[in-house]
Amino acid sequence: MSSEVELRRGIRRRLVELNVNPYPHVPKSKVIPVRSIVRSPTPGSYVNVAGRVVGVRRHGALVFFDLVDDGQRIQCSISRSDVDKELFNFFEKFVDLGDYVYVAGSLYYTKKGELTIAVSDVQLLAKALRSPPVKWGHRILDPEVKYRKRYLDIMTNPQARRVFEVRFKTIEEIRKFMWSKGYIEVETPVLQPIYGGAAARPFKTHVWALDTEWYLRISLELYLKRFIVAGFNKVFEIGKNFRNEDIDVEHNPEFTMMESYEAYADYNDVMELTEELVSTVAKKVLGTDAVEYPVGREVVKINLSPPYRRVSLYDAFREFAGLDVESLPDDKLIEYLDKYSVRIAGGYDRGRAVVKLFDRIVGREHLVQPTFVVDFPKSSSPLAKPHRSRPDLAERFELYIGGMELANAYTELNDPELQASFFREEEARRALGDLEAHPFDWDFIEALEHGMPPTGGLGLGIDRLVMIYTGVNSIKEVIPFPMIKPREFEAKNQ
RNA sequence: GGGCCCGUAGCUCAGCCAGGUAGAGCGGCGGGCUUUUAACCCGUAGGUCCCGGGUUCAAAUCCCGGCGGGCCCGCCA
Repeated sequence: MSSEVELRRGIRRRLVELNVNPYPHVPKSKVIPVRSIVRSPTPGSYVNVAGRVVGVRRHGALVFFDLVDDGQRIQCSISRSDVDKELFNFFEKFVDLGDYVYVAGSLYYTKKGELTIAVSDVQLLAKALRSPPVKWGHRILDPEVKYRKRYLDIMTNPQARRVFEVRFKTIEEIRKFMWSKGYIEVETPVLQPIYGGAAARPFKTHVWALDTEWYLRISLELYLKRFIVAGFNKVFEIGKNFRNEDIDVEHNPEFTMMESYEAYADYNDVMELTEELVSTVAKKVLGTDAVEYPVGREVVKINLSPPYRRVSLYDAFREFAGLDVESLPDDKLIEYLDKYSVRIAGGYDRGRAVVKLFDRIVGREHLVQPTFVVDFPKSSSPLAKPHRSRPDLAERFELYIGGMELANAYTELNDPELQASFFREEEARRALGDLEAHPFDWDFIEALEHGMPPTGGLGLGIDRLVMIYTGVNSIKEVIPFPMIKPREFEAKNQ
């Protein structure tokens, strides 16, 4: 079978025979970024650049081709009358779509007015044995190829590239924002003997050196609180969490969170921090905090400027569903659970029932503009401090934007005795089959026993924030290499 | 866990309903062309029709099973 790969291997072989290295260590002269040329072009000047060949238009003795360098495209032309014949023939015979090349030449504008390099020298920098799957600027339509070989998506599609530029700029700007607020960025273990800080099933692994089962963290929370116990007043961490659960448009088993903890603060302070962060970072990254996001079939304008609406969970039920859940007796609540076929692992619990019904009954269409839903039932929040004026509630909020939950935060529980009793309740639920119940963490209790100051904490989903910023509605679009079932390597074209 | 849809050339897809020589455009390769930019013109090669089994004289097409992907629902406090 004569494939593209075989053909190009033949070209590579011939180059080696001609003593031309198809993979030199560096370009023959120092190159400058194409972006810097495009930013301030000076026609007539001589430039050295490098890039991937993404388009070739041959006109016999004149060839136009496009280079892309670090995401920036520039057109080049090479003319038989302007360069020596051998160089022109070399380009014709040995340079293909996808190759990296060095070119030197002078800048000019074509008849159509496009900035172009009139090439006087060419060097092959890396022979590509496979050409790009689609023309540059076009989308890879097969989602499987797009996610499995994301480098091809980013290589060929500037819009995909932009999503990741926004993603990593967002992370950078979150860091700067938190630093500017006096937070210290810390690191905590990814591998943990006891997982915690959220309700989720963990990934398990075996540590041979200690011959013990360990877990990949499901949140950053419990170790960051240990930093507060240690005497750091303001800490944050940006890192991967791992939850062994299903994959869909809003969930990937491996995802990125920013968590922060601040001593002497409560959830009201954290709300102010959160809305300022979401807005400030948007302005830094996008130049605006007014964004558009697809909700259902419509694209909705979303204003990320503070202040965000605060609405209590019970008021949200009243306002959006006309339902006074608060005064609903348990038997009525159970009827609703049946009606919406909601199951509660580990047995009926009023608080959990309310929270589950919230997702089902209130609906996301009411939570498109940034909204803090505040004051959750105590029993659904085993790491939050009980409400200062409502014993049945916890001081907890979730931030919704575009119908998605972006953040979860508490006035943190710092009473070790109460925390221990919450853990015992969780253990009881686990015994009744709740696989996501919080495990009892004695070491964490002991840390709290040494005294943790009043603290406000935040967990912010970075992937979902980037979704809002970029207007995409699948988490796979903002995770460079989303989890996808592995495939046996096909010895294709080998 | 349940449902729907998809898998044919490197890419995008037609052919399947109603079984009968596997197609188009782009890309590749060869030729032509000095201002194109999804260049154009002429020619040409390229296939495990996702895999396995069944029905049939005959299967890309019909049936069963599997693999991979997407979407929806459930789950994800």
